[in-house]
Amino acid sequence: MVEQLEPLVVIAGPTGSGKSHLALSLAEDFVGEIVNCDSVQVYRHLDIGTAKLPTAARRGIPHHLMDIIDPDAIFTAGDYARAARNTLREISGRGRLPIVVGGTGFYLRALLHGLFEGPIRDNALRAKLADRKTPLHRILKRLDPAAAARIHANDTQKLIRAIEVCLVTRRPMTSLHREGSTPLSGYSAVLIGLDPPRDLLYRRLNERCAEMFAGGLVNEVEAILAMPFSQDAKALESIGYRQAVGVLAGQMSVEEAIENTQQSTRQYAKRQLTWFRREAGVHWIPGFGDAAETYHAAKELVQSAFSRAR
RNA sequence: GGACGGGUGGGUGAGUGGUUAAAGCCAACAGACUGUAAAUCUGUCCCUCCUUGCGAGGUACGAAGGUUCGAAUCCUUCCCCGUCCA
Repeated sequence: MVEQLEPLVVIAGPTGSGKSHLALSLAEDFVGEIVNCDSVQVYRHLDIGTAKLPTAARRGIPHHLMDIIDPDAIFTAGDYARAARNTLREISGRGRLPIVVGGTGFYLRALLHGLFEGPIRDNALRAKLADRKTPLHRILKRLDPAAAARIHANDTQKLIRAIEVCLVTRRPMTSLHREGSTPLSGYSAVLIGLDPPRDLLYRRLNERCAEMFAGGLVNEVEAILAMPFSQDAKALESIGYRQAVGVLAGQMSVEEAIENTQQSTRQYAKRQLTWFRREAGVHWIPGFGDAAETYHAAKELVQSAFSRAR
């Protein structure tokens, strides 16, 4: 007896590829609800710089996991996966089609494939590690040689996590990895990847960044800084936001901020592409999400997946 | 017209006779990624060829000559740029 699988649509792709637009159209066609999978759109008050779809433009389609935490909160891939899985169940429970939309590959992987059973962050331990004189890579080599072989000596962030896992669990992280993770179950997912021509994408990103600043990004940041949140809010280190902070601090002109944001955004889009290209089972569509051909191709994919699942 | 300073690979900028096809940084391109992921990190980066090697050859430091076994580095002339004096 084969278990009945719930349908699930995932739209991935680089920033600015038109994921939100496509998601909206598909949600209307298939009675869907949208689940955000973007690590910055989860933050409240960060609207302009994240290109968050304004409520008025959502055409009445419910959007989940957007605006769920304050700018100074830490939200990890694990947090995301848990929240998203709950949301998915809820949507499916009401007979609607969940459509996961996002550019954060790591979050998507955590949702779909799960993470290993590791400990959560231990900030005190991390602070202690940062003070150690011994090179982190050497420490990890002693605790977990296999992990040390995989993580580059310069990759401090990943070295710290690996050491943290070893110290907290008193086991090498590699052996925990071997025990596997819990993938999302009960769903049959169609993965759609948006891959518009690079030059057109970059052009669109450049325009969008300039529009963000013209549209009040600096004011948005100023307002956030005036709120009772920690001034070193992690969310404000995101692309566009850190530049806006720089403008307010008098460290750069608006022109420089725009240019810098455009460049960072392009590089980010490139990294997203690298991540998603590696993801298995993605149906790539070589255009923007708001193009008619893309929409038709995507609709067809979803339709055929439906008939298979039912 | 005169006096200095300077012209280096896509950008910036080291390099002042020989392991220099030329540091570093940036950009670009490619890649990695198991709880900070819009983060963090890695590789490639003049051209051609192959037996893909700390391989072979060809070009290259404004231009043209020259000195030298050997020059981005020294000399000469020319061109261009900057600052100052007329």
